[in-house]
Amino acid sequence: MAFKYSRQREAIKEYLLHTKEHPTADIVYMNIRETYPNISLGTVYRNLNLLAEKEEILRLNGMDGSDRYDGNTDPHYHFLCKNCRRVLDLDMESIEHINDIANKNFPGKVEGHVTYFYGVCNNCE
Amino acid sequence: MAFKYSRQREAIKEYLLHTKEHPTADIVYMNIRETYPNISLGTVYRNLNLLAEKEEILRLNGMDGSDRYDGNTDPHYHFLCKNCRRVLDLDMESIEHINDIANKNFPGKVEGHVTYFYGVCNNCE
DNA sequence: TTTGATGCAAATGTTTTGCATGCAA
DNA sequence: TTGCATGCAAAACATTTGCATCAAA
Repeated sequence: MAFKYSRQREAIKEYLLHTKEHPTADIVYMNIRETYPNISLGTVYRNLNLLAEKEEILRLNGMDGSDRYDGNTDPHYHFLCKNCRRVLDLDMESIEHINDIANKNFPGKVEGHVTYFYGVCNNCE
Repeated sequence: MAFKYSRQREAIKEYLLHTKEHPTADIVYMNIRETYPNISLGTVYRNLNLLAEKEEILRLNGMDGSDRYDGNTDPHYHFLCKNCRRVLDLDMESIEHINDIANKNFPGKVEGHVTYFYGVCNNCE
């Protein structure tokens, strides 16, 4: 299945590349609607799924009620402020070694992990 | 708000203490219904929320579509098999030090982390 | 032309909630 | 008795999907 260009998908990717807000699908929708007032939420979801599948964006799930999206696909970790619920990027050294720790006594094969940190951001403390 | 005893809540807690399956609310519902055929899904959800709030059980979220629950409240990590979608307990040494790593260059305060591992369980490989 | 993409609305899956009734304290 | 807990059904959310139409290639 080859992809066809679409202005809507391009706008979504562009928006995600230029924000640090880790927006939800709904927030992406509201923002893109300012440029394309007729875009539908379904289209936003379909494109977010396509882009995440192609690994052109990241999907962050389990942090809050809705999934969030990140245009920065470099491996990095996230922080959730338990007060303002904002998601921030963390600048930290790799913790890939925790996979090895998890593997030690495990009969199957650990391939990776999903991690986010939480606490209070500097705006809220 | 003091809690009143209820057979339903007791049965839910009992069930979670004696299974290693990390069931979803719906699976808890189906199991409890064998003893209390009239219990409603709403009651299951309300009690899972109460028990999780009182920290008598753990809620695991973001691993899959629905939240899962664990009667074992000792701190431990979980593994999600990407093939059979089962959740297993991991017997591994502490990785609490990753909070310190995350804190190093961070302007706010990192208080904890949420982590699960994934890969292929021994039944599936 | 052909086929993927869109907009719209309806459907889905999960979880919460309003309300009258039931039951523990 | 008082008021939390329950069962039931409806509502609330987040996300997906069917379908007719639109637009890239």
